[in-house]
Amino acid sequence: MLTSHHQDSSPMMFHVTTSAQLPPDVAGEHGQPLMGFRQDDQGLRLGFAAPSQVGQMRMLGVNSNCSKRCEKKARKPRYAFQTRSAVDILDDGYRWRKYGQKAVKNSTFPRSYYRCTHPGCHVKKQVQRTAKDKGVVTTTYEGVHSHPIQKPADNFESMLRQMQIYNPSLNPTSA
DNA sequence: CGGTTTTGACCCGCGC
DNA sequence: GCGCGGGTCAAAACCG
Repeated sequence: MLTSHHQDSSPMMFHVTTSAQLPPDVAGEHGQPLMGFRQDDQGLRLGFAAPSQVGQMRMLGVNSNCSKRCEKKARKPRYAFQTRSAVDILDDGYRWRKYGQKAVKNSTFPRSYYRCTHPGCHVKKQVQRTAKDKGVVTTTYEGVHSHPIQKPADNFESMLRQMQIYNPSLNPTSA
């Protein structure tokens, strides 16, 4: 699914070759994005991860959560990934309202449930800290946002542009 | 005062 | 049918 193009001090870039929608961006503890995705005007999906996250982050995969009858149901995509962070709630640019917390079995840490507060957008996410390594947070997104990010992410976009410059070989429009 | 978090109750699917 | 595990509701508390 992922084709990495990691260079030493620049953020890792990877191609995202999936027909599914992409999860939202994830920002770090100090505002800098840890990882994110964007789709250029030609439809190619690009992802990136901050250098500090390289080796720490791994995509856990994409599944359609098609456990049972789902032939006519609008199946919601689910995305899971792990990041190493001291805080549970990574600011990914969206507004989330916590609506539940549950202790799950075989895990010392509870799982938190969040819903996107944007009207009409019913994206949910679960956040759970890994039992053995409390530095790793597993975030699972369910659904696709039907609206742009509300948080001012001005330097975020500029950083994305910079990363394209750092990795000119990744820019398909240059060909 | 409005939005968010907290937290126990409630609900539901599943396996026994 | 019942208990368990997991997801959600909702009322109260909390907070800027």
